[in-house]
Amino acid sequence: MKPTVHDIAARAGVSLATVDRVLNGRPGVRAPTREKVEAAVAELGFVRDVAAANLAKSRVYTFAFIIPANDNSFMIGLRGELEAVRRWAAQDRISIQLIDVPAFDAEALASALDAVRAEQMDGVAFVAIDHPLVREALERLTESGLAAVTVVSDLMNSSRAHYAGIDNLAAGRTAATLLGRFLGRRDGPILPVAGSLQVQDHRERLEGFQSVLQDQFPERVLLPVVEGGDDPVRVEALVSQAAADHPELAGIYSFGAGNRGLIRALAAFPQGRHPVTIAHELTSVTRAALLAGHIDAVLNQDAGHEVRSAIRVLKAKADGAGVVVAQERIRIDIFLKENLP
Amino acid sequence: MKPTVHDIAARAGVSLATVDRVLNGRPGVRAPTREKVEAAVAELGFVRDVAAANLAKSRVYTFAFIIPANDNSFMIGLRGELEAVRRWAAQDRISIQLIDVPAFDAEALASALDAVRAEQMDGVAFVAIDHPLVREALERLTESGLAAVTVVSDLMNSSRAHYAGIDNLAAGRTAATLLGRFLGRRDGPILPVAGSLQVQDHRERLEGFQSVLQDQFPERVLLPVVEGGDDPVRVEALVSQAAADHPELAGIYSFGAGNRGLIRALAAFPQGRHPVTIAHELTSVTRAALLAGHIDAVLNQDAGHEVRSAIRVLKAKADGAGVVVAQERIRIDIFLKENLP
DNA sequence: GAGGATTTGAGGTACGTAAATCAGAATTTT
DNA sequence: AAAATTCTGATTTACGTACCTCAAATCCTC
Repeated sequence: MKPTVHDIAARAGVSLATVDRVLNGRPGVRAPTREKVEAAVAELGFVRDVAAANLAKSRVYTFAFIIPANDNSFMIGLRGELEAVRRWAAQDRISIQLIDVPAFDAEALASALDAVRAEQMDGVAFVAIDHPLVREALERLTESGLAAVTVVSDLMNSSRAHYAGIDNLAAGRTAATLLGRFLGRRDGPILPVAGSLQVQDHRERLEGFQSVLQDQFPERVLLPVVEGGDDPVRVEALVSQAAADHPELAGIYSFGAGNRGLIRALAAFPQGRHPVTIAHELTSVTRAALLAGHIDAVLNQDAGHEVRSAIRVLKAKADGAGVVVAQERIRIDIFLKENLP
Repeated sequence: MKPTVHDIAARAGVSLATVDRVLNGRPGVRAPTREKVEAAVAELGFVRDVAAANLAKSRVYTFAFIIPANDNSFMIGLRGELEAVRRWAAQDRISIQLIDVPAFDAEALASALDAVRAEQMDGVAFVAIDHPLVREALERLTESGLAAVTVVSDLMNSSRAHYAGIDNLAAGRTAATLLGRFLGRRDGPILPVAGSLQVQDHRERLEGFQSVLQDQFPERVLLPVVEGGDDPVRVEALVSQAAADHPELAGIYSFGAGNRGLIRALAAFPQGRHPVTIAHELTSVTRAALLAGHIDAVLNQDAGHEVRSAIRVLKAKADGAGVVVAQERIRIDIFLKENLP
């Protein structure tokens, strides 16, 4: 049925050992012989049985996940998914090491990357911070042959093999469309609430949001962005303040964490007069707010999908195999009260 | 590291052969011995290396996909995904047989199921039709030990192991919320366009749509549902007729196929006066219409995800393994112009 | 406790590939 | 042409599990 190395050897008129040398790029084969083998491989359509190969090699894939020690719901959820996938992956000889780094600390992230490189693992997934130190560490990493994948936050124009996360520009644009259309003819300004504009993702979301708003809803007033630092207390204070300053406040786009504070501020609005609100990341907090009607839509990235995608891609790279592209695209999930999972 | 059958044998104080008999449920082991082995398995946390086992068995998983010979874009897309996954699955010793049946033909589906049963495959995925003949055939199937999975359309309260598809009730509810909110204060009735109310999925979508509309937008007039039979020509005629009958037509919810005709009818509306429209399934047609602004939102089920999910579940059942539940939930994707993939 | 039946042990082969050794052949260098 | 070097073949072992055979041990029944 499916051709094996034995078939290749017979077809090419060489021995098993030679086939092995060619297939695994080992030295000691002259060019003409190598070509004979390669021709046989092509003719028979041989594909290595990865399972059997791994068995023979007793291969264990070792991947590292570098995750910021952030305590917001999203990161906690991501850790949970990682833990769940870990057990599942063990059945495929995949061992996943979790490495914590301080949040927003480019230096720590860079040295974590260097540490992984020293350990000779098969691949790394990490939440990127766009900083020269990180970029340099990443280049060193990929140059030593490690596959690297960014998760949640990307590092564009770098040597990472893949990005398992959403298009934040598109997310911002989507939020603007939804918010603009939900508002309809209702007057009043919109308040954008960021976590921190230091964070690339948040900047992109804001940019997408602004561009669609200017384009499609030019008459709508966009208040200056406030930064809540992903901190519920600060977010609550900022939103309450904005509500006091702008009694006609019609919409809120919250694209950082700390939504617990946002909800508290929203609950203070008189029934039926609260601003149309769109937030990011489906957590227990935003889910409850969605059901209660405090929030109108939640844009979400599926952390579980991101983790599994990162691992699939790392494994494919380690095997030199391809990936199902569509399967690895992380969608911008839009959740309304009606389509909650 | 990971315990092997040898470790189990040593731990239980029995021979390899006995361990093998226990693990594979072969006869010839007394209860006390069996228990010793099982205890050792539990203590050491032994999990069979499926890859090695399959290698030894030269096992090939054979699954059948029974797909209605429907020529709408969605089904064509599903076939495409199946074809793509087929090559990919071959690497995992999974062989997928595609079986065509006439669309909407319960009898044909039932006998296809019976045929699969006769062939002793490992599992079946099929697009269900709720009909006694189908239900009976399914029961026969699962009773002979085959795993069965429904795709796209479910068969509730049956012995299918899994349903790889969306919650159509929730989809209808989601559409109603979006449509209602997009319309805002704009007056005018809404036209629901079904494929056929004979189809369970369409009935469910309509039901969800109606319930939310009555609940949250009670003043909105819902026109009687029209059935386009998933046929572009008929859909176009029906929508054009409705537009003529109701010049104030404000919204359309199209939850069947044949959207090519819907788009044609929409293009006839004066610029800026066309009804807010929500359709199902992201195809080249609906994608173009979304970009052109003829359609306002598309609800989608990811056919590729459904196919892969069905296969993963079938394989897990065949191995007696578990599944990552969250990974197998098919989402209701909401696409706006801004978050198109 | 003899007879038969059942249970268990020991060992082997197989799956498809990796990786190693060693001998012999071919090629290149001197 | 001899020596050194490089290439190739033949063979073996291993990975973890399945499955087979044959013999030995244990059980049960009368």
